[in-house]
Amino acid sequence: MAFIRTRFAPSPTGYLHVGGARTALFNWLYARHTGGTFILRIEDTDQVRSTEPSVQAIFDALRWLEIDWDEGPFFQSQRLDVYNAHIDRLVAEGHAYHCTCTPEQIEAMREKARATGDKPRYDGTCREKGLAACPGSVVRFKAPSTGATLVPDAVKGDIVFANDELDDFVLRRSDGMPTYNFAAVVDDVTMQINTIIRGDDHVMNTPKQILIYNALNQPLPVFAHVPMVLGPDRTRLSKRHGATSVTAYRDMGLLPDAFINFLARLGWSYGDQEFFTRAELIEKFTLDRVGKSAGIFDAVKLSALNADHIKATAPQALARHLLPFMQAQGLNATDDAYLHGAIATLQARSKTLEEMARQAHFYYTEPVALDDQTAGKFLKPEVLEWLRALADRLSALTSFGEKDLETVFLQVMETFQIKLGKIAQPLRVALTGTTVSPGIFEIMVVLGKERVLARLARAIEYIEKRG
RNA sequence: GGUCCCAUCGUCUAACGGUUAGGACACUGGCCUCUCACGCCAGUAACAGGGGUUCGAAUCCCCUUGGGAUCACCA
Repeated sequence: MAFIRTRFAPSPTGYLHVGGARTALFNWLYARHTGGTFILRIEDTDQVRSTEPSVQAIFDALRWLEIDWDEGPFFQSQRLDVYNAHIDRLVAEGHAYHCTCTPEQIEAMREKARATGDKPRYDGTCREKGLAACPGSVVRFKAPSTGATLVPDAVKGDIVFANDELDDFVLRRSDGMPTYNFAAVVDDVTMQINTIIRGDDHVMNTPKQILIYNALNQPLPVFAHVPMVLGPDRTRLSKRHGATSVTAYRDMGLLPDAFINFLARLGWSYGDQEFFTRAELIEKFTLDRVGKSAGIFDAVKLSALNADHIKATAPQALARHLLPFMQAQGLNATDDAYLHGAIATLQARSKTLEEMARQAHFYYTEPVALDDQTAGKFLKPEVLEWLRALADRLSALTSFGEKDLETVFLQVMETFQIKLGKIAQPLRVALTGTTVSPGIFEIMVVLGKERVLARLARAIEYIEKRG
């Protein structure tokens, strides 16, 4: 297989969920790894459940994940003529037939089968009638009732299905729309998809699809069924497990690279390595390292990985992702050196971008809020002369680097015979209005001389007023 | 219920017949320290059970048990 062609084919019946995102990711990574082509196809043959907002939500999520596609998006609803041409061919060649049995008749067959303990299946009433298409008729596939169908799977190995498990399933519904199994095969054939990576909830569909490939006289693609993503209760991940929409994680302040790193490691591994950049993922992703067993989605681990990515990303690159959160919190920041400096002090202490934005407030709040709750506790008369001395010496500084600041502090500490711990908290409150922040030297460097002196002056004033 | 898949610490996983069964998250101690974090060090914790095969099984085979998926004119 010289040239890999993969695809992601979601149905637009809701937001892109975690499981779908991982399927998209694996297909994308594999295509990028092999220098192949990744195609996006929207499976909207279910007229009732498919919606335009869902289509947009999927695009939106993929865009955030930075998963781009080379061809498409193709919409199945716009390819009816392609499916019909293949239907005609299958009927003409005797692989399929028109069926006029009504849903009621089908249900009766199932009831009867259940009563006798047989498998509920279509009994083949119209199979040999040679009926023509007519309003309300469906097209069924002439499935073999003997023998077995082998599903070669790149992750699970060979899986064998007895053909008598299958019945003459529907290819085209009475409303003229193709069914999933048929449309998917026709699309994969015509789009020359040669590697199908999808959730293993699709393995039961695969023998049917292989039968269609055979009837169409087409070579089989490589199938790779990746294990499911489960919720903490070990059932398939769904809405009731909390956030399952991909964009919800974006809105929580996750980095897309952290999210795909996490998704990749759920079901795929590369020795002991846990942290992967996007480029590393592309470089190292192969199908033979995909695991066989289902995995539980662990939000705590995702959060830890996000923290690692935040630490490992350059402030300049982080800014773009952080800005929306700052704006949402009413902070008027711009992508400049000041912001980058602030980010650098916050990286080690933020698990999410949302959290980072919250911690960045003091950098952008002028004047800093001095509430009596905290300010009253630390900005007391006894620190007054220390702060004054600090302000004096700092104002004399011509360069405001960490080394310069340290020198000033040592002098003040020496003068008053105090330890850094004594003055650090009052100073922190003066500069940030809170008792928790990055190191005082680093924030002073970022704030710069002017802001520092202004905030100090204000704290001194606060103490004087309060007495 | 039929069919199919899966099975290593609580969780994600490494191991491709021979290891004191490794790493990460979480948790618990300690160190560092101007607060909070980060970081560093240490610790608790797993081969589902039973039969085989083999000089030797977490690794191969079978059974049991457990979990999951799927049984549509949904995808």
